[in-house]
Amino acid sequence: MKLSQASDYAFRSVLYLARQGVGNRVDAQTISEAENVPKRFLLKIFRKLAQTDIIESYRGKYGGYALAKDPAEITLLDVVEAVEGPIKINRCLVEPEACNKEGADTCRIHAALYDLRETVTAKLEEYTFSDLLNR
Amino acid sequence: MKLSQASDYAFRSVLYLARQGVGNRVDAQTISEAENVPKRFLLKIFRKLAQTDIIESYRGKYGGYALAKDPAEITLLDVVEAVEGPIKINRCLVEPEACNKEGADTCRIHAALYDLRETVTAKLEEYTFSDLLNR
DNA sequence: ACATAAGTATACTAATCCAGTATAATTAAA
DNA sequence: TTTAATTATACTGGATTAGTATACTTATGT
Repeated sequence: MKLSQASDYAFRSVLYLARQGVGNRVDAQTISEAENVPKRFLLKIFRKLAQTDIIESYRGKYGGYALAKDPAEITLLDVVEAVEGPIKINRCLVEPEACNKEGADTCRIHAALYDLRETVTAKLEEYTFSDLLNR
Repeated sequence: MKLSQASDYAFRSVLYLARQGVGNRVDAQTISEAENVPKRFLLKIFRKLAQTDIIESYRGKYGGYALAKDPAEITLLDVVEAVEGPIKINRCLVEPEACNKEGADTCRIHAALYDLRETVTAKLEEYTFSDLLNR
């Protein structure tokens, strides 16, 4: 029951960009060194964040990355989902046929896990990067 | 971000034993068929549940497994932790040196993830197997 | 034009974890 | 002492995770 290392790197790197302010670009090399994230791996993570419009990427010389929107508009959930896809919790929440014989509707465990997923996503949505900035 | 298949099997199998009542033994073969869990895999899971005193095991002919205590005393968290160990959420919650350079104390992300872990464990503790029985 | 310094696309790989299986030993009841 | 159960230990195939490699594209400055 854990988040991936990529999510952790993403949190720290997005926070780094948030500290620079929206639109202020920094190259991957600099962020990689500052946050201690393998550069190649960071590039991979950043592409996902760019595809979901959390950050913007700039190619070519003096290229780099910048926050695409107000930190208050970006939550931990946005970043997790961009990097590792939707929160699943359990196979039976995604594939009803993986549930027990009685099926999802009558399975109390299913209901509890559904509740858990709601709780986790709500908690991750609770934190925006503007919250995380102020310290 | 998900629970293991083993946890899911464990939930269903413990619930099965809960339905039989405390101390009523059933063999792995029967539970395996009823809950559609590979028998060998179930035996492995049951050993962990027995080691943490959630269930009791009986060897030899007419052996099997039985719930070790009142279903109201067993939570989803107990079962998850027995099967897959403690809820980690993130490397930096376990190894402080995996956190960023400033360290855990000043890292707002760390604090948020700590909060998340608390929320997840609290939610899993909220459900006892006596709750799950009544339907 | 062209050199340079950035990201992009795609593929690969090593290590770890997950899910499940196999074998031999042990235990308890009849 | 046979039989039917669990236990201990080890193994295996597949998926996922974390990270690397190579070749390509794009943008800037000279």
